[in-house]
This record gives sequence, C-alpha cells and structure tokens, in this order.
Amino acid sequence: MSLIEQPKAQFAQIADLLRDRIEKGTYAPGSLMPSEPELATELGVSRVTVNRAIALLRAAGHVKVRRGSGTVVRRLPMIRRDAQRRYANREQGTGAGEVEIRSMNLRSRTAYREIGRTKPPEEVAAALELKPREDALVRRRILYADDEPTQTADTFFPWAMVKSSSLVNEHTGLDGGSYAVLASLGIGPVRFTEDITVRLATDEEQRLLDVEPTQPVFRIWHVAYAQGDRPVGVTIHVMPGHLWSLHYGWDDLPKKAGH
Amino acid sequence: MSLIEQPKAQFAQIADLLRDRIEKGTYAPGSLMPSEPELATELGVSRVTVNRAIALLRAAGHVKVRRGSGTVVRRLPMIRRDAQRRYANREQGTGAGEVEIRSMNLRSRTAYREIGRTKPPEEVAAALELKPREDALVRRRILYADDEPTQTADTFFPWAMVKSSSLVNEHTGLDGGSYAVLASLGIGPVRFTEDITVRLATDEEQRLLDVEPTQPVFRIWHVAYAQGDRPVGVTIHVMPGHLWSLHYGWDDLPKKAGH
DNA sequence: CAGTGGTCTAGACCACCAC
DNA sequence: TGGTGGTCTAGACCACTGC
Repeated sequence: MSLIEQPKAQFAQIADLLRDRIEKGTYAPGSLMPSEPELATELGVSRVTVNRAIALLRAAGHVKVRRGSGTVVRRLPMIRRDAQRRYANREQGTGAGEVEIRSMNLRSRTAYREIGRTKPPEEVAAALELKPREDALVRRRILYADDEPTQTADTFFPWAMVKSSSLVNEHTGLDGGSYAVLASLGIGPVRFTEDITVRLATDEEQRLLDVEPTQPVFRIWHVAYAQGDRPVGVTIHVMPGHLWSLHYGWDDLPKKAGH
Repeated sequence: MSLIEQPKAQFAQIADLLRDRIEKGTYAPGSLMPSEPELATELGVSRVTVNRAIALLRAAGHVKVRRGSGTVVRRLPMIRRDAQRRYANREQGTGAGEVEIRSMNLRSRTAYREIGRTKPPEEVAAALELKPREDALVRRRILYADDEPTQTADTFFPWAMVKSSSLVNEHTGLDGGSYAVLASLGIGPVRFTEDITVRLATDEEQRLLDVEPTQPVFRIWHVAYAQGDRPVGVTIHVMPGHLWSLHYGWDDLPKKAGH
C-alpha cells in the first residue's frame, strides 16, 4: 500500500487485486469468480488483460479454470510430507503414500496406471545398478485426496529381485506397502536418499494432476537401499507445487574423529 | 513423436521448437536468440504469439530477457545442495552458504544486505520461542556464483543469545560461519529441520535473484536446535528453482521397541 | 444455444539499450 | 536513433459446458 508505487503492468496489478479478494474471501474457495468479460467491464480493461492476470493466479495455484464453465477458486490445504516419518510408519497398516492424506482427514485413494515388467529408463537402471539388459518391475500410480490428484509415484524394482513376490500384483497382501514386502524378502530398506527439483508441469502431468500449464511441480527422486548399500527401489514422485510442504530433519553429523 | 498429436496451441508448439533449438545448441548458451519480429516472420505468426512462447521458456528458466537488448539463452549448471554435508562441513573453513558453489569451481561471493537488531516476523519469533517483545539479530545476505545470484538467505538469532558475539559484525572472525560462533558460545546446533515449499518469485525476489516474473523459487525454512531442543537459529533461503537440486539422506528409523 | 475461457492478429505506444 | 522486448486493445473465431 505504499503511495510511491512503482508503475506496474495493469495485468499484474489486477492479479494482485484478485488475489486480495480471494484471500479476503470475497471470492470464496470452491466458488466461481466473475467471468472475464464481467471483470473487464468492472475494471475498464480489455478481456485479454484480465485473462493475463488470471494466468498469474493459475500459475500460483490460486485458481483453476474449467473451460466452458468458469474459473474456480481453489481450496488450498497444504499437505505436509515428513520424509522420515513417512517411511518409518510403514508397518502401521497403510502404504507410505497415504500417510499424509489420512492424517489430514481426507479420503485417500490410489489408482494404479501400470504394474509390470519393463525396460527402465537409463537413469533408473543406473541408480538400481542393473546390468545392461536387466529389466525392472514398475508400479505407476496416482494418489488422490478427496478425489483430487495429489501426486504421481512411479516405483521401479530390479525384476529379478521381486518377480516372484506379491509386488507384481495390485494388492500386495501385506499392510505397509512395497517396502514391507521387500522386508519380507530379506531386502528391507535401511537407508533412503531423496533429490528434489522443481520444474513446470509437462503436458501429461497437467492431465494427470489437474494442474495448469505454467504451474510448477516438485519432482522427488527417491532411492531405497538395503544392507550393504544395495539399491532396491527407485521412486519418482511428481507433485503439484502448491499442494505440498516437504519436511526433513537430521542430527548433526559427529565431527570426524581421526583421519 | 506420436503422429496422433492432439492439436496444441501455436505458442506452445513454438515454445517446444525453441526449446529444441536450445537443447540442440542451435541457440548456444549465453548467446542471443533471434529477435521476436524475426521469429514472427520466420514462423509466420504475430509477434504476440512469439512473445507468449518465450514467456514459457522464461518461466522454465531456459532464457533470460534483457530489455532493449535481447533474449539470452541461460547456462544451466544445476547446483546440488546436500543438506547434511553442508552443515557438517562448517568447520572446514567456509561458511555453510558457500560450500556448494566452491565445489563446482565457481567463484563464490556473499553480499550482506542487513545485519542488526530487529523485531522478527511472527512466524520466526514462534520458531525461536521468543517472548512477546523479544528481538532478534538478523543477517540478510545474497549469495553469488560467478556474480550470478544463487540465493537469498536471511538468518535470525535470539538477540539476547548473540548480542555480545561476533555475529553482530559482518566478519565473524571464525571460520565456519554462524554455527561455529554459536558453538563457541556453548549453544552449537545439534539438530536441524528444513521445510521446503515452492512458489512464484515475488517482485523483490525477481530483482534480487535476477529471475523472471513467473519463475518458481524454492523456499527453505531451516531451523537449528541446540541441546535440549532449544531453537537457536532460523534461516529462510529463497533460491531460483531452475538452479538447484536439493539432496537429503537418512537411515531408517529403528522400529519402536516397547511403548 | 448462450456463456465461458483459449487463442490469435494487427496495430499501437512505451521504456530501455547500444551505437 | 533504431532496434529490442513489454504491454494493451478491439475484434475475431474456436472448443467446451450446461441448460
């Protein structure tokens, strides 16, 4: 609200204005915003300018457009993902993927896109230390909270390791998800690493995750290691950026003694 | 490359085309792209359409626009940030903030924006468990690699804890950065947590970090705890999304024994 | 079929940069 | 001063939705 406002593009100012109205509840979560022609008239600008302002709100995840029907204000319950607890809870009766959703009292659902033997992407093969023509088992799924997609998760296991296990079925028969099955095979993970990057959603992700073209998504590259630093699984998570807060915690490493 | 391509907006196709050219080296890193009028002529579309295509490349961090001069292809060396190692190395002779840059053989530089006593934001005060009118010491800085800004980092300490320490000066006199000073005060951190979110760059961040209006940035909320879970410092990092890969690793938590 | 947003254009004016 | 990108407009046509 400074009076010395630097001149700012109209569409940016309009975006600020609309964001204010959303935050103040003038446009309530889940409700429709006024149509673009209406806003254009109200604000005395062309529809293109309004459209451009709304594009900013879309990229930030504040609104979602339904073609032919209107622009809706998103509900924004941010989901907290605690990496350590997530996997530590895997004996508690839910797959790791559903921990966060249930803890927020949302209905959790998993849809499997693919389960089967496959030639893994090179990067995955390298991380799993597969030999040149070795295959992998892939489990591709989409997770929903109250029927809103919250992430895609594609997990790869060395085929030879898991081909006779229940991981080739949709229902693994064991509470606790994939890693509980690995444990029952004697190759339970004991260490994990994750690498996080952010990028714009691809076309496919826009469809699968119901996000807008210019919206950023997290990409988590998760690797599980069994005893002896033997890699036993790689999972690639893609998650709408506006939905998630990623939490990590660790104790300070002991100072190196000798050496 | 499917032949059954769904019709796609021209500007999106043009963005794909330009991205290809960048990746194939037709437009080399650091060089200028053809001007918008040129591209418009070449492709037989209006300049607005080209402009919109380039807006996508900007959001993804592929190009950077210099007004009046042209559009430059960015160099994209991704910087890997290993949270644990970062802080574990703090006795090695550099502030934690510069570890990653030096390991990539880039020139590292830190510019201080502010060092002084301040009333901290509410959220920070809560995290530091400050009493209602207790102040904090803030150290705001910008880190550069080869003169390109790579992140902002604003650290808050309880004022009472550090007012007589060298942390109130720009040069702390101790190798190893702020946490080494805390250690010398007997309140060295032993545990850390980080919470990662992503959002679009604010106006100020666009200036400070030299990023584009619709570009996503990481926000890392870092808290350091001393013995007895006593919070001793909060740092807020803001980093251009396209520059960083964040790495975490941990051992599986032991199964709860009794309880 | 009327209303919504998606996209595209031609033309215009502006701020900024390099020469 | 000419070229660059930034922005805005009016008008147009389209695909999709819901009635």
